[in-house]
Amino acid sequence: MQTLTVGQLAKQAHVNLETIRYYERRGILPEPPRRESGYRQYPPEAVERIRFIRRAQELGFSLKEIQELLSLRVDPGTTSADIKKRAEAKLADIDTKLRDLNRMKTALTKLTVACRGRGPTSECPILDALELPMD
Amino acid sequence: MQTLTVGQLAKQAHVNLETIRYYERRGILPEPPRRESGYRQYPPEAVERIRFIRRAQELGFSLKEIQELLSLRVDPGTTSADIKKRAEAKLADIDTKLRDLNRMKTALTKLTVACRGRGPTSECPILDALELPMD
DNA sequence: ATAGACCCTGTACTTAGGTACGAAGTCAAG
DNA sequence: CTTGACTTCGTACCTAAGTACAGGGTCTAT
Repeated sequence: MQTLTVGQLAKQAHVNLETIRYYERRGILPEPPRRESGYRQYPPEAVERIRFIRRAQELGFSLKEIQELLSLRVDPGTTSADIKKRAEAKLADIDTKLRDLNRMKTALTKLTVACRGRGPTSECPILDALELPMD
Repeated sequence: MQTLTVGQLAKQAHVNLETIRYYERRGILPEPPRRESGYRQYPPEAVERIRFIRRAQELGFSLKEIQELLSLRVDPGTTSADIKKRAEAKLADIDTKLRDLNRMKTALTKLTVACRGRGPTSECPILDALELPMD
């Protein structure tokens, strides 16, 4: 099958059909060609495009950031140096996120190790660390 | 010091005053005693309570999860093992995110290295890769 | 005793990222 | 040629986590 309908694309990309229309409204997904009837006709690569968007999102990038990255290409004044700069900025973002997550991990790990997992909650170091009762 | 008004609490905990009321509505912050006038009177520990909430948020817990965590403590049947299980589940979430981020970092790093940063965008390997899966 | 800062409640608005719905048009199988 | 699944658009609705009033009451320093 050469082209996909919006429903087929939704299934293959594992997203809601409405999400695709939403992405199109947001300008994140380019408007595909249409049939005479107005039905959208997606090339198979659209599946990968959507998967890319979802992955980037899962890694903490907002749709707006993704949009910016994608829209750079459309601008005829953009050089590959611009793109590279953008990618390097994203890389710095990723490093920040990695540091934050590692900090969280360390903190939580310490707490779960300290917690023997026995006895009443009154002796749980996790709650002790997180909570100071106020009543 | 003794007790704090909501405004003082907000300042000391570095949150918006409305956020405090919001937490109270959500049941995350217990309702404090009131003066005759209806003014909230917070004990100084309330500052720590709010910091706890923010810390837990930073550790990746949503307000809903924090709420659940707090209500676990109230339930006399809860053991510290239950709490530990929750923390460990969160830890697994964090690990997943770390793996994904590292995968993304590797991919993006490769691309920025491959990109000479010169010439038109049509020759930029970073943009080429946007159309493709990034694993 | 009054100005100005603070607090009360309730409601509405915000941003992000979707989801759902209704009325109408289209496609393909039987 | 009908039926049922699919698509169109526009608009409305949703959750999370706040934030911003408005219209009133209270507190405190002068």
